[in-house]
Amino acid sequence: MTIEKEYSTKLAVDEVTIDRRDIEMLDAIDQHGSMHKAADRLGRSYARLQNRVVEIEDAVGPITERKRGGSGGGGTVLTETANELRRQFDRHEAELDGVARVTESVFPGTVRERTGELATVETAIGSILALVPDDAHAVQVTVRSDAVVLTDPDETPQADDTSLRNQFTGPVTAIESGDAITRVTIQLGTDSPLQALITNASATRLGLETDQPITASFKATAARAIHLESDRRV
Amino acid sequence: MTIEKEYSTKLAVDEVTIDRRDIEMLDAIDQHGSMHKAADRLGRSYARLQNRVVEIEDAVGPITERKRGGSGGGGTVLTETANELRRQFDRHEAELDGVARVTESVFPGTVRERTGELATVETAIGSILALVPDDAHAVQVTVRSDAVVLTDPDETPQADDTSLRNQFTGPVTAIESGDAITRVTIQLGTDSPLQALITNASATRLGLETDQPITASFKATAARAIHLESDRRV
DNA sequence: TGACGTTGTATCCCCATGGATATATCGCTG
DNA sequence: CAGCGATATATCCATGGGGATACAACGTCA
Repeated sequence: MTIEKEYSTKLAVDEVTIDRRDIEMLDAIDQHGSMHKAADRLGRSYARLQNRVVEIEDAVGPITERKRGGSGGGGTVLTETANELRRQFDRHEAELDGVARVTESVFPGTVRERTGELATVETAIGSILALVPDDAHAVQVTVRSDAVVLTDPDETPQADDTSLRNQFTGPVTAIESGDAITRVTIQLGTDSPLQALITNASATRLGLETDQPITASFKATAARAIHLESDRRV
Repeated sequence: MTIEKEYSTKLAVDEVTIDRRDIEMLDAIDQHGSMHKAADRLGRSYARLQNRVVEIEDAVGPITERKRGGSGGGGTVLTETANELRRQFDRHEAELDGVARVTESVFPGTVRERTGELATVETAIGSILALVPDDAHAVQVTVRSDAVVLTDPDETPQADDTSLRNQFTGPVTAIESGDAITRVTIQLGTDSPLQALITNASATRLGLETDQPITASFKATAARAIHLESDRRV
């Protein structure tokens, strides 16, 4: 059973929520210069597509300049508002895509001291400072592998000097290199690997080798806990 | 017009995709011990709910032990598979939630050298090493504010010593403190602010003050570019 | 042995989404 | 001034998801 993380990107603007389909609609209008052609290419009905444009404009203001008559019968071009929507959507989707692609390291633990949304969580590898939901006690802390910074243990500044509040040292157990990115696995507890994504350049600069100790740091704001009690949502 | 980032969490397991509604169903079954009561509490029809359980089990294997007859007429309890699904969903949702909450800093630029999925992007604040999609030229680079590490400029190690490949120094222009987290805004170009989320403890340790210079670093794997050409999806 | 509260199905129907179709309307161009 | 290709809008209908309902089957317990 392989579980894949999925998501769907949305932007909520006042009353409407804009999804991928809307953005594809805008793209098609932009590319073909008319809603009619856009509907054709997308295999959608013109009527619904036109309705949707009006619906969105009611909420966010003009996203198109629509002309009828004239040479070629008229046409539709996007406004800057529409382009900003497209860019914002793309940025959001890129971030969500990052979440779905990146591996995460999981550490079960219990909440100790809490201040606001932050708390220290006692785990098998030691204390982790993380974002913890309210009234959570038994938790799992997840750390995104693209948020883990690796340094040479001999030259690592004290955690006090940076805003990297979590710092752990352990032996490298696996190194997988891709075109540009290397995935490094570090053994911290008896069975608690921490993964880090770094550039190949960083990997060679650090002179990574398996079994060699390395220091992994990550920010408290990049570590998130979920709580394990089952009846939290009901 | 305020735009809010939204998302919906899903797990794709072989043939089915499990969404929030399914997880809430599992929670309710777990809490009430029977599918009937769960359906009642959720305001759903028993028939559909039961169908959905079977549907999911066809794909992922047993997620419930369902008994009929016996004292109390029977009942349903979740399997460990179901609990693992719930935990995985929660972890995924926590990460997506992080994306939607966290502010991002945006830098327009053009792609220079590329190696695999990584490329250097020339921006108003200088070169940024980031994850860049294929065949992109004009791009926007986004940096999550929870991935930005702040250090004292005088004591900052050379970027070469760490896997923090992007490093910029500029004056602090805004400091907003919450219960546990402080949001710091740093001026880099003429109109390119970079935001960072750090713990209040880190903020006081760094002795942050407005107009005072600070060094902000972030990993290449935490910077993502989108491309600006409009007809990419069609 | 019957009562009871489950699980297990099958059928009907409501309703929202969205395509299909038809009909105006508009305004430049030949 | 008619033609054309676009926008604008209303109506009908196919489809699917899911609630409502009904009825069996099951197994412990009084």
